[in-house]
Amino acid sequence: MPGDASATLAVSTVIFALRREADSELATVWLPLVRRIREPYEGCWALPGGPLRSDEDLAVAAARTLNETTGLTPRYLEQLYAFGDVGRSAGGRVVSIVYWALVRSEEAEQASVGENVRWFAADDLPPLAFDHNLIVEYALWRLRNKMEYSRIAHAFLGETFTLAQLREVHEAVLGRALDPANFRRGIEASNAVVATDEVLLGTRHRPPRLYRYDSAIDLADQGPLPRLNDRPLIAPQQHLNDEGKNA
Amino acid sequence: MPGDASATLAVSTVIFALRREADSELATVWLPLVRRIREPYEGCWALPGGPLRSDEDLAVAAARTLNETTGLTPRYLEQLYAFGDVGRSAGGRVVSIVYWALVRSEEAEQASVGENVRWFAADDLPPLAFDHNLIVEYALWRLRNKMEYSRIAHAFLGETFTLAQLREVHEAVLGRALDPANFRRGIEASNAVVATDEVLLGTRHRPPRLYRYDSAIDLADQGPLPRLNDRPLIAPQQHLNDEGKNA
DNA sequence: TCAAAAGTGTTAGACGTACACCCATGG
DNA sequence: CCATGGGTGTACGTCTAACACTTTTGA
Repeated sequence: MPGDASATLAVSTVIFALRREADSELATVWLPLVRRIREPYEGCWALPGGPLRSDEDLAVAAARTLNETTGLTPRYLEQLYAFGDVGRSAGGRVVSIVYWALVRSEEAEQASVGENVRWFAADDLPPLAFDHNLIVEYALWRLRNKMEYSRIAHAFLGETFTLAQLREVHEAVLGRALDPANFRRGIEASNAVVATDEVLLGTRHRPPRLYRYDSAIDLADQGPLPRLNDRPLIAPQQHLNDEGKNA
Repeated sequence: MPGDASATLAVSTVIFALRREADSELATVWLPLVRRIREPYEGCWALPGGPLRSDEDLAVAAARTLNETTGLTPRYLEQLYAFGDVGRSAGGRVVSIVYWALVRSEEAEQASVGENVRWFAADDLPPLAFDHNLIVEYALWRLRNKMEYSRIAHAFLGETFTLAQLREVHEAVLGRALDPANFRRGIEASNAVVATDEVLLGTRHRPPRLYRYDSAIDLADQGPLPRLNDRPLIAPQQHLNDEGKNA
């Protein structure tokens, strides 16, 4: 066995945020893409990513390209899949290890958008480079699946939030309305969230109570895999979320 | 960006089979390991695998090393995870794309076991090379999780089987006894299985009916990912399972 | 006082679990 | 006939979806 891996190794990331359309009621899922500036697929939109550096972990590479693209720090980051079929690249074998990430909606609003970076509605994408349409589709499938049995919806929200806001996140991702009463009971029963003694003022109705994450509970069960969110993924720059409590 | 991936790319596979202990009632999960014949970790047991060849897909590489190790064809094969942290290899960066596979129990009984290949009980492993203990642990977690909401148990069985045999598979993987009556109803309601008009004779009680897979139903929902089992993973040798029907 | 959303209560059906019971075969 | 697992019936507790209803604010 001559033991040389004749394939390029790259890391890409599907970055999700929620965006409320100007007119519409429901928020929808959006993601940033970058325009390719070289062959193959020059001019096409593609997932942000790049070659793996020899001194960084896979998840760190994903967080780095995410940051380079959007200027943001991921609130949630999980490996999606390794795509490596022979024919997928057209011009040299490339194995892409793809992550998917969630960023806060408000931060995403003011995220940098250059000439070659643009946000798209996830369910209305143009034809992308390589097999990236399939990859986004798969990432969306995982996001929707995981929403049902984990707490990743919190990753889209700020420090405190109302149950209606949390419900809107679920509704946007799942694409259907949920019963407010039953949703409240479900969340309360899960203990994923703790009530603060504050309420949100300024509405034109009864002020809703504000809630906070229970930081002792992880956003998603990854099984025996070491949890990513326990350590910072990129070098401390501005203000990271660095609450390292455990139960 | 100097764009060269300075990491070796390898594919490994966690291969599961069920084995009934001579005395015990319950079957348990077993897997084959190979002894390393070179540094690092020379002499240690490790997952079967090897470098990725430039002309084969990732899943094909997994099926190939599985076949080279056990002489078997996987009944189920799924990508598990890509492990690529900087410090995991000790002597050169290695990114391992790991698959997990299920093989039929009877075939595994008579599988080739050379000097450097041995089967181990999955819950009683020695310290393995690299981070392979963690990998096996994660694969087991996935197997148990997936057993609850998919039909992968069928992969352990032959062409026809009784519901008691199918229940034994579930019990072995989940590690607890299941109510025969409720299990029957659950399986029947899922339509995963169709009754044949044959029964299994030779027992010392009422002969149980034999069942067959519904080949229109995939073993597990992989979402939008192309299904592996639709095409043969290794070149046709002896007698592959080649029923390519669809609903 | 009214509209609107927050928040609570109640009910009917689905579903999971436990277990009693009959059925059919080998010995 | 009897032991044994195959196979059926049934009842009970829990969970879920639907929706009526009360509460509390801004306007």
